[in-house]
Amino acid sequence: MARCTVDYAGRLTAHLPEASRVIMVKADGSVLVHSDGGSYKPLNWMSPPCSIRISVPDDGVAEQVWTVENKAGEQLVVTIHEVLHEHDHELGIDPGLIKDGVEAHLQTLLSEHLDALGSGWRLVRREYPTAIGPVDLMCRDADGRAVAVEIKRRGEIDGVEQLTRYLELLNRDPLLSPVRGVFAAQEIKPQARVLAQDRGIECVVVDYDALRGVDRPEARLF
Amino acid sequence: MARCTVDYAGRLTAHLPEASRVIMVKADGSVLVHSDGGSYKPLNWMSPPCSIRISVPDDGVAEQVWTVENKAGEQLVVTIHEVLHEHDHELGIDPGLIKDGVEAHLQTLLSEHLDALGSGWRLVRREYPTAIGPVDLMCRDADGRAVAVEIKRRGEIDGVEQLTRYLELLNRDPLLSPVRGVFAAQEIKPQARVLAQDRGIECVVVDYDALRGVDRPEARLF
DNA sequence: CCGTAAATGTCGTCG
DNA sequence: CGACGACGTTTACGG
Repeated sequence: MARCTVDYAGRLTAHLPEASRVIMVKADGSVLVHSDGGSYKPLNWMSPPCSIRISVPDDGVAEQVWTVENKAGEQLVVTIHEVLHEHDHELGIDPGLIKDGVEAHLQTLLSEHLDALGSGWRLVRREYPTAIGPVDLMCRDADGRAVAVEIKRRGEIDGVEQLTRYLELLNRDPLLSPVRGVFAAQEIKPQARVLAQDRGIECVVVDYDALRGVDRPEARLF
Repeated sequence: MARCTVDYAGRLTAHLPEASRVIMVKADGSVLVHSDGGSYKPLNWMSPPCSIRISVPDDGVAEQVWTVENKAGEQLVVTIHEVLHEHDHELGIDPGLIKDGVEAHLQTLLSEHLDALGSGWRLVRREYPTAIGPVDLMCRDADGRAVAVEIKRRGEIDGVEQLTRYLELLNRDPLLSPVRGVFAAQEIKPQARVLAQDRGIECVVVDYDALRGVDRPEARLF
């Protein structure tokens, strides 16, 4: 913790006037400058890998000046006027975060339970490739018609735009056309629903917990 | 700093096994759990405003259990097994970051050097208003045809979408139609280029430093 | 290493 | 409060 001023020069230029802040230096040399509020984003920072050079100015205007630089040539200069508290500790490598409930899980679950989307569907493939990116699920419905499925955790307007682009491209393929579009999400915003409807795209709200419950019926008891 | 396990339940579920980490509690109640590496993003966190409840379990498996909850009902549970270091300090409010962005400059620079886009162009106006938002630059080309220019630092697919929406609207105006579309950026992603071409939008890669150099020729000497 | 999409995105602005 | 766009986005994943 220190009274400091900070200057960044890189993708943009940014300056922090003198104030008391937390300065965190990680084992990989990355530096974070935090204020006593706001969310998790530091006021200023330098991403690893980077090197730190510490100098003591002659003129006595600062205790220390840290110059942090990364390979891209971006620079973070921390001018430390007064150290309020200092502590060093090696923490070692972290076992890392285990996540559950992200879009990838939803895609896996849906690919295993296509009946949540429609009855009699067959999976063609996940991450079906197109020139402008992969379609989450490509299926054939009970009538053998191609269906492109876009999956989101939260269904918003840009997800509908994304699916629209895929459909436009896919419908140019005479082997696929006409392709149905299905927008599947745990929650679909009204605006996204309106846009989807306008473009002939079906919306399906997916119950993640229920789908997961199909896999492990005992999980639904609680 | 503490040996801890962390569990988050909210927009998703996430778990951190026992390890030594930095736990930062800010004045607004927000909590950040950092490892000794990676970039500025914490392994786990809770955004303000939120409340912290501290309990001491009877069974002695942990020194303390912090339950952090925000208004949305998201929960972060930090189980502290051993405190390695602790320090409190009020930092006060921060005067805040002063930014000098590149992207705002790009628009200014381009409006002053339309020749970087095409020869013989005339600026109609910057931030040309439409019902769905302002077009960055509206111009007339050498043939007197209207040109809508969308400027981005990094040209990605949603920038093309944005310009497409503008063009669709502008082309309904008989005084303007037909309107050319130009997508200008320091860097244009291949996918964005494909989509732009598909929609008849021209792509122009802008050299920011060169444009700036035109303003201050002396800057190019170094 | 590059390209693309997701993110507990976060953070501003504007209606 | 919600929608929308920008971000020094960062991060993960697949070719």
